[in-house]
Amino acid sequence: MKLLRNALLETFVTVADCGGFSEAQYALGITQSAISIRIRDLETSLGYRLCDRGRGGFRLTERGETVYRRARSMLRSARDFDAGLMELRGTVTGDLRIGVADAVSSLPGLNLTQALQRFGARPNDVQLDITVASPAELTQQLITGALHVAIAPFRNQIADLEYEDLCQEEHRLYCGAGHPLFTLQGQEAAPQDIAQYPLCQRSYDRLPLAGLAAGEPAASAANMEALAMLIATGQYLGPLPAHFADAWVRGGRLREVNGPEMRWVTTFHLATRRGQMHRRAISLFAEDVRRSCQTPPAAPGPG
Amino acid sequence: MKLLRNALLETFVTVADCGGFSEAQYALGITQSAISIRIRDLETSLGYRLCDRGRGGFRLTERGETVYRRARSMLRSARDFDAGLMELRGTVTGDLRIGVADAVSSLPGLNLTQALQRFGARPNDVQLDITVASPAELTQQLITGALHVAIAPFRNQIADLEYEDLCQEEHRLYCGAGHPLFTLQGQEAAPQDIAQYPLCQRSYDRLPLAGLAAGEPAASAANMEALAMLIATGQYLGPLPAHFADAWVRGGRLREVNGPEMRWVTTFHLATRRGQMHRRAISLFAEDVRRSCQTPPAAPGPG
DNA sequence: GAGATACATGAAATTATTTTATGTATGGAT
DNA sequence: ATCCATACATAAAATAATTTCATGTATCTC
Repeated sequence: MKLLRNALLETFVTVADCGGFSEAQYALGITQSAISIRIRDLETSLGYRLCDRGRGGFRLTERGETVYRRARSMLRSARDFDAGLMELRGTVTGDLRIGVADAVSSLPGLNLTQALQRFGARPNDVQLDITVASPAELTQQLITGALHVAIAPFRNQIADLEYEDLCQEEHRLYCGAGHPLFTLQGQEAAPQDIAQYPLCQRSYDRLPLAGLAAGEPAASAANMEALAMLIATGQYLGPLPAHFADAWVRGGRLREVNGPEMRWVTTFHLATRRGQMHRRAISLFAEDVRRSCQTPPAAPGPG
Repeated sequence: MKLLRNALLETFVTVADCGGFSEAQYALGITQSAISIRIRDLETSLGYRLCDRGRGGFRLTERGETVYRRARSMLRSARDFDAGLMELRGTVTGDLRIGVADAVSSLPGLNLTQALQRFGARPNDVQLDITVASPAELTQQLITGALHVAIAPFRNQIADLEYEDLCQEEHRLYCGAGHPLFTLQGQEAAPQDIAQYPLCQRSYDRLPLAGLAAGEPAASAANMEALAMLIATGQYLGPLPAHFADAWVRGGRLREVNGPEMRWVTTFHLATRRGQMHRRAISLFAEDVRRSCQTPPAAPGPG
């Protein structure tokens, strides 16, 4: 259903996404002629050109870029608006845009797969859309409405969003095969010993590594798997979530450094925009996440 | 121009505003038949009834109320969206919804009339809409987008809004004819004397009346003129902006109590929603307000 | 220069919306 | 109870808006 439909804007956004009229006709399900006319009409009523096109290629004009961004956002609002009205009927519809942090799938204490199964098992007609991004990006997208919910360790919480604690994630310090500390069988390295080796960290969301050099890490990676690979080179020490590193440790590619002395805990949150909960799909999903989430024991036992 | 038009929603909102189909046909410029069909189509696609109608009278259903509120807000966003796209053309259009506090027109140090004149003198095609409300209400309306700018003394500032100091307003303590303190010719009353008389205040935006009883005022009024009337009864002491009370004092209906000892200053702000300034009309108006505003001397001289 | 691509355009066809004309139901007056 | 006026619903006709079809123009590639 489309209440706040606007053929012209939707056409323009699709054309921009498709990079041309001819390609967009399949996405829109209308002929290229119709697209040509719609874009012409839109440009006429706006009074300026939105894109340069022709055999020479397709390109948005500067204003076209602006209109594209705003129109995208407006159409998203319109879809959410429609979904909200449909939900008054009792049915749960619309799309639900979920953002999660890296490597959330193996997080113990939060079974996201189960949460998604539960949500899917409800009588609903919701189109799910899941993306992975850094906490900062997730925050940004929640604010603009590009996302409805996000699950990540939100270190900086902002007033516009609403946060709910979900579970803890334990980070430990690891080294890779070839690292001087890799061969220490069962022994522990002295903290001051550890401090002299180069560190790698995630480029966003740096842990406050108490006891280690607080300076710039020697290397960083935007992605958990990428970070693990860095550590696995044997050139760096680096923190990883225990649940994530486990597979690597079992594979003999990583080894924990110093055991219980070098462990940190971060909290995962479920974040939504304030007042956004009036979309039923959102609060239902939040409920499913909550149910698939058991707070781990306060004192983490040995892996 | 209407890009994000939706005949159905607009029809529904207008019908609700008009309280019936027959009346709405004049507002919408279409026949009652067309309205009937549009509302039926809207209800059909939503799957629920929006209003009860007929000879028995017109009434929104419960869901209708919800849809009405949301649709109003959505249509407002759509209008602002359109205005934003039009402004990319260079012209300044759309509507500009301004909210001001009570009695802002006589505020010295801020010539709002002049600001409006300046704005009107610019080449633009903007539809102005000015409302008067309490700071709390203005804040609420800025957040929802019902207002674009507001001018008032905002004592509680919130993160979502952006505030800019405009000017000071001096408040003094007054009594009315018939009040025991009214006849004190040139003399001052002792502060502890003053404290025993009942006070009246504005129901919102209470001044911190240093030196006076901080308890509940004996009377309150939501409006400046109403407050002045309360004081003029001779039954209460009360604070008023000096610029506002002047006319009453000259008319012999009010008299200042205690002169320089009983004066308070509040700051007027111009508030907008963060990131809202990309509507050109808004920033132009803000500029006009700024230019029509001279900060008064730090130490206020005698009236 | 031929062929292909990418979009524009006029006329016809189709689809959507509105009006006209009339119907139904209800409250109030007699 | 009957009649009238009000308020909305509906079918059919009229009008308007949109889309397709068929074809045209320009440009890029070879």
